[in-house]
Amino acid sequence: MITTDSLRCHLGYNVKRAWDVMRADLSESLRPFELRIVTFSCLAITIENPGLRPSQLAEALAIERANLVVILGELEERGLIERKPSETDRRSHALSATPQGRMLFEKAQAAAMAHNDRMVSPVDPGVLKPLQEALRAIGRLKP
Amino acid sequence: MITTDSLRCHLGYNVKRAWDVMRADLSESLRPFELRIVTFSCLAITIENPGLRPSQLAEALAIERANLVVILGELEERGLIERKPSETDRRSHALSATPQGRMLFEKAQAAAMAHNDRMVSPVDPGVLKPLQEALRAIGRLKP
DNA sequence: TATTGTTATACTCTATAACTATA
DNA sequence: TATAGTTATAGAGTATAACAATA
Repeated sequence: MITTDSLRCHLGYNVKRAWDVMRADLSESLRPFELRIVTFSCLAITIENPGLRPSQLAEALAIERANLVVILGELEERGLIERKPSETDRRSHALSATPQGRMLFEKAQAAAMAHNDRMVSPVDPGVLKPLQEALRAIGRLKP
Repeated sequence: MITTDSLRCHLGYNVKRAWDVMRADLSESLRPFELRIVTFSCLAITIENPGLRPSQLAEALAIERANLVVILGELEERGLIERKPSETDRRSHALSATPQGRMLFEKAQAAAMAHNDRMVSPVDPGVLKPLQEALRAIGRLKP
C-alpha cells in the first residue's frame, strides 16, 4: 500500500486536496446556471456592493484586473451585470447587477449552499467555526 | 468599504483564499531547489515508497497519468529519480529516487517545513489537529 | 478485454508587460 | 507622475481522447 505521510503532515497538502474536491463539486453545482466559480463570485460581490469599481472587485477577490476584464465582459454580455460610467472618475466604471443577474444569483447561491452543506457534512460541527477562522487567518498572511 | 460576506460564509471560499497564499509561499520556498510543488510531491512519495509504479503515484497524488509522464521525465532528466523496468509487469516501471534526489529532497523538505511553520503560525495550536482531520475528511469526499 | 505508459491536444487559471485615457 | 481599464501573451495546471505494448 502506498503511503503519503511525508506530505500529509503539511497543512498545505491537506488544504489543496480538500480544495480540489470542493472545486470540482462547486463547478458541477454551478454548471446548470452556466456560471464558473469566478463569475459566480464576481456576481456575488457586485450584488453585495452595488456601484463598486472593477479595481475594487479585483482587489476584493484577489484576481488581476487584467483577468477581470474578460470576466466582466462575459457577465455584461449575458445581461447579468452593467458597467456604467462613474460619475466621479471618468476613467472608471460603476458595476451593478441587473434584475436578471440578481435572479440568476439567487438560484445559483442556493445551489452553492447545497454544495457547502455536502462539503461540511463530514466535519464535526464544533470545529467548523475555528476551521473557518484559521483559514481566514492564513489567507490574511499575504506578503 | 467592500464586503465579501456572501462568499465568506462558504467554507470553499476560505479554503481557496488560504490555498492561494500557501501555494505562492511554498512555490517561493521550493524555487531555490528548482522544484515545483508537483515535482516536490512526486519526489516525496517516490522516496517514501521505493519501487512504486507511475500509476500508483498518479493515484496517490490525484494527478492524471498523462500529466505525470512529463513530470517524471523532468525528474529523471535531472538525475533525481530512476525509471527501472518492472520485474513483474513488462508494461510498467519501478520508480526510485537517486542519492542526489534524496539529498535534494532533504533540503527542500526542510524549506517546506519552514514554510509550513509560517503558514501555521496564526492558527491556534489546539485546533490544528482537528483542522487537519477536517480537511482530510473533505478530501475523501471524492465522487 | 483491460491496463500501463505514452502522445497530443485543449481548456482553464494565473501572471506580466505595455498601452490609453484620465487624474 | 500615478491610477483605471484594457489588450495581448505566456505560463502553469488540469482534463480527455487515442495509441502501442502487455496483461
